[in-house]
Amino acid sequence: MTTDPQATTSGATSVDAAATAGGAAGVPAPAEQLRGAGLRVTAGRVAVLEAVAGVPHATADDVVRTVREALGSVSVQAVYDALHALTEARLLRRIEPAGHPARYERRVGDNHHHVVCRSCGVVADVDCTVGHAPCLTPSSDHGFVIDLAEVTYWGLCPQCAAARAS
Amino acid sequence: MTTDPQATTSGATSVDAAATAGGAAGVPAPAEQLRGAGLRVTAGRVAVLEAVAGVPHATADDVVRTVREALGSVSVQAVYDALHALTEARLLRRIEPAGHPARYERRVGDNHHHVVCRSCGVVADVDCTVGHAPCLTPSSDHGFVIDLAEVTYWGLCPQCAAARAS
DNA sequence: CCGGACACTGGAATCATTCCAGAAAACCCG
DNA sequence: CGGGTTTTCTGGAATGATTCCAGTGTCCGG
Repeated sequence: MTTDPQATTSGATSVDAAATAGGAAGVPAPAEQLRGAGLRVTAGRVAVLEAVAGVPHATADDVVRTVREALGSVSVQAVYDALHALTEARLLRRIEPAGHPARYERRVGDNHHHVVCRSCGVVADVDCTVGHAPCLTPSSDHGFVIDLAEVTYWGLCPQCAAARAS
Repeated sequence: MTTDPQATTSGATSVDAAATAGGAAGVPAPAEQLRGAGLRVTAGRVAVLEAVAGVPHATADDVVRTVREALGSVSVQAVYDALHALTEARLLRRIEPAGHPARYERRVGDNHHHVVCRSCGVVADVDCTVGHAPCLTPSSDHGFVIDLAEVTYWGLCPQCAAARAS
C-alpha cells in the first residue's frame, strides 16, 4: 500500500483547498510556508500545520487525532517531531500552561497573550492593548539577559464559570 | 555528614528552635503560620516550610533533599502533600516554569513576577515596578472570569549568558 | 489519656514528552 | 528521470515529575 493518495502534481488536494476554504487571509499555503522556512515538505508536516490551523489552540494529542483522520496513520513521534520543527522554524508557537499539556497556535510574530481556564485548560488569545508591552522591562533584571516577557491570565472560561455558579 | 549549614541553636526539636534562629524578620515562625492557617503542626510540614525559606526557589526535589537532611527521612509523597497543603493555605506560592519542574517560594500576597533562565531553569524575583499591574486588565476577556495575571520573563541567567558568550 | 481525624509510608501508576535504531521518504545533482 | 545523501517517520521503550492507593502512624480536642 504505497500508493500515495495525495497526488503530488495536482494541487487540488486539501492542501490548497484549505488555503481558500479555511479562509485565513494572509496565511500562505502550508507547503509554501514549509518551503519558505527551509523545511522539507512532507504529508505529515502539511497535515500538522493544517491541524493546528483548524483547531485553534490544539494540544499534541488533538493534532495526532486530527492528522490521523486526514492521513490514516501517523506515529506520535512524527507529530511531536513536526511540531518541534515547525515551532523551531517559527511557523507555530508553543504555549505551555502550567499543569496542562502544551498547545500550539499559528499566530506568530505578534506578542499577544493568553487566558487559560483553570478548570478545563482551554486557551483563548488576548491582545495586549496596553500599547508597548509595559511589563517587558522589569525594574531589576538580576543580570539576566531577557528575551521574552509572556503574560498569562488565569481564570475560568464561560462554560466552567457557569457550571460553577449554578 | 549531616552538619547543618544554618546552625540552629541546639538539638532542641528544631521546630521551635528554628523559629528563633531561622527568624526571617517579618515572617512568623513556621509552627505559628501553620496553626494560623488551620493546619496541623507536624515535623514534616515545619521542615518543608523551613526548607523553602532556606532555598529561595526550591524545587520539590530540593525540598525533599533538604528535609531529609533535617529529619533523616521523609517520603516523597509527604513532601508533595505538604507542599500542596501549604500552597493551598497560601503559605507558599507555586511557580511552574514551562519545561521545568515546579518551584516554591514563601513570598506570597504581593504580585511580583519571575525571570526564568532558559538554560538552567533558575528563577529570580522581579517586582513589577510598573505601578498597578497594567497588564491585569486585558482588552477582551472572551467571557473568562480572570483571577490572576502572571508575567514570566524568559532569558539567560548571568552564569549561562557568560558561558554562552565565550 | 483516648479516640477520631488527619498525615505519612512505600509502592505502583499516570501522563506528556523524549530517546533510540532501523526503514522510508524527500530533495539535490547530473 | 534515476542515484545518493540527508532528513524524516515508525514502533517500541524510557524518562521524569507528579499523583493515586491502601495501610499504618501521629496529632490534637475533649
